[in-house]
Amino acid sequence: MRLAKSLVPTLREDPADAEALSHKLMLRAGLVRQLAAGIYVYLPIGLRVMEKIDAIIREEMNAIGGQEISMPVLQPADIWQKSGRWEGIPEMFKLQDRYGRDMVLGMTHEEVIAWLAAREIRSYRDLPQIWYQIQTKERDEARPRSGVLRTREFVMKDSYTLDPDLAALERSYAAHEGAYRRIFERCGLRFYVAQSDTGMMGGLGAHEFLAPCAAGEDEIAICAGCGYAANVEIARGVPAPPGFPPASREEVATPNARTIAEVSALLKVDPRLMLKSLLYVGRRTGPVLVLVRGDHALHERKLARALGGDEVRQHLGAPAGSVGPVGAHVPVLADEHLRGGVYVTGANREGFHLRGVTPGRDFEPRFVDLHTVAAGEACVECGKPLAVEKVIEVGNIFKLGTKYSDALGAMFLDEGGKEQPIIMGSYGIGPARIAAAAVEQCADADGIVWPASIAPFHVHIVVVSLRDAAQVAAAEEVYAGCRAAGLDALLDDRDERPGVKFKDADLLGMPVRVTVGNALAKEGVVEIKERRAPRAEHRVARDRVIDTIRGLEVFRASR
RNA sequence: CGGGGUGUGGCGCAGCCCGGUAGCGCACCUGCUUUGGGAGCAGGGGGCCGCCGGUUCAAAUCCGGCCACCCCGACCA
Repeated sequence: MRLAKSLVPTLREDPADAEALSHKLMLRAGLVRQLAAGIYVYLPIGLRVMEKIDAIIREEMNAIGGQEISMPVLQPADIWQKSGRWEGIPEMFKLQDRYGRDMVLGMTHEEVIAWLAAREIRSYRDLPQIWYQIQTKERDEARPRSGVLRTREFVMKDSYTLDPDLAALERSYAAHEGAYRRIFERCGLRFYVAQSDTGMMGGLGAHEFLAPCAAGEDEIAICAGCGYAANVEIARGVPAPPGFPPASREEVATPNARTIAEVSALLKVDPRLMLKSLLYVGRRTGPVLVLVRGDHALHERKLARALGGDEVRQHLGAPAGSVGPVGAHVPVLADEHLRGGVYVTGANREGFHLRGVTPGRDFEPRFVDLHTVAAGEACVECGKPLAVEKVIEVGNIFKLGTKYSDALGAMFLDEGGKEQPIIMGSYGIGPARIAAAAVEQCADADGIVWPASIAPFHVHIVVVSLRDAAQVAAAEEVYAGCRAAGLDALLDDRDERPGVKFKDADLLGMPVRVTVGNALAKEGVVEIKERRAPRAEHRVARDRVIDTIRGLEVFRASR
C-alpha cells in the first residue's frame, strides 16, 4: 500500500475524547473513527489488523475441527422467547419489522445454533460438532468505554460445540482451551487463563482469557506460586489475621463517628479489628445484614451468589453508622474469615459501638466468602501471596449444558435409540480487544509497536526525499521485492518532510522500517530498523534488504 | 440509572465570570525558500459558537429546557 493516496489520517495530538492508551493510539494512528458512543468505523489500517487476527483465529479453529458458518444478526423474536431470554436482558436491541413482528439484533447466537441443531442433528453419529463464525454482535451496553474495548457493535468469533454427553463436552472444551491459548500466543499477547463466574444463567463451568493492561476493566487474582488465577468475582484469598488484643464486651460512645475510618480514629482501633456492617435488600430474600472486615470491600457478585442469584441493592437507611449484627432481627451473612475474631462494631444504637464482639458467639451469622480479594492475601491453594492485576477479557469458554437444546428442541437419538438433548458449549473471542490489548501491552512513548503476527504491514518503507530519483527507484525496488517475497509492505511516498514520515512510522508501529535516504548516495546502503529496538540498525546494500528482513528475529517468533 | 466533566472552523484550545457580533496553534490552498526526527516567510479559504426557547437595543457570553460525548460507579448473555 502506498501512503500518498491512502486513508490513513494520523493525528499529531491526542484526541480530547480518548483516555485509554489504546484508544488514543488507535485514533492517532488512523485505525478507527468513532461514529457514536461505542460505534466505530474501521479505516484501512485498522481493518488490516482485524483481518490478520481473524486469519489466526480461523487457522486455529479449523485445526480443532471447527466449521465456519455465518448466522444472521437480525433474528426473529420467537427463538428468544423460547429460550427465555426475550425478557430481562436490557442490553438487547429489539425492533419490529413493517408488519409489527418482533425482531432482535443478535447479541449472541446460542438460540440460532440450537435452532439449526434441532433441524440438522438427528443421531449420535452426527456428533460431536464445532460450528463457529466471525460475526457482528449488537449490545446496548449501559456504558460503552475505552475506545474499542467495550462497544455496542463489535465483531466476535463465537463458536458452539454440540456433544452427546459430558465426557465429550469436556473434550470439546479442552480443544477450545488449547486453540485459544495458541491464538493469543500467536497474537503476541500476555494473558492469563482464569476460572470465572458462570453468571446467573447457570452452566457447568467457565474460564476467561484475560490480557493484563492498564485499561482493563476486570481484576484478576493470580498466584505466582501455583498458578492459581481467578477473576475477583470469584477469587478467594486468605487475609492475614490481625492480632486480637483482649477485649471484654462493652458499649462505647462514638458520637458523630459513622464510617470505619472515623470510628477507628476515635477509638484508636485498627480497621482490621472492626466489622463493616452493610444492609442489603434482596428482591426475593428481603433485607440482610452483611459483614466484612473493616479494611475489606464486599464483592456484590459474591453476595448475590450467596443469596441464590438474587438481585441485591444496598440499603442506605438513616441509622447507617451505628448498625451492627448483635441483636439484629434480620438474617446476617458474614465473611468466612471473621469467624472467631474479636471485633468492634455498631451497637444498633445511634452514637454507640460495641467492643469485644465475636461472630459465631455473640450472634449466629451464615459464614460465606464475601470480601474482595486484595493483593497480598494468601493463595487458597498454596499459601503464597496473591497479586491482583487489571485485565481485559479477550476470550471466554463456557460449558453451557442443555439449556438451549432443551428450549429449542435440539435432540438426538443415542446408541440405545433414546432421545437426548444435545449438550452445548459456547466460546467467544473479541478480535478488537486483542488488537487494543496488543496496543496497550506493547506501545512505547512514540506510538504503537505491533506484534509482527498482527501488524497491518510487516515493513514500512520511508523515502526520505522524493526529489532524489535514485531514492525513489531504490524504494520502489524494495517495495516490489517485499511483495514478491510475501512481506506486506507500506510505502511512504508522500511529499512530506522526513521528520513527519519518521514520526508517523513510529506511531503506526510496523515491526520493520526501511529508510531510503542519503546513505544510499553516500554509501550505497539503506537502513533497516526494528520498531521495538530503535537503536539497532542494519545498513545493507539494496540487494540484501529482503534477506536481512527475513532474518530478523521479530519474524522468527511469529512464523 | 446515580455522580462529575465537556460541547466554539478538520484536530487541539482560548474567549464566557464582567453581553457589543469570534480568536490562537496545527492542518488545508497559493507562491518563494527549505529537505534525516512533526520547516520558514508572505498571502488566502473555511465557523448554524451542540439544539430549542427566554431575557436584552444587542447573547458564544446571562436564564430555562433538551441533546450529544467523555470519566467514575451501577450494569456487563
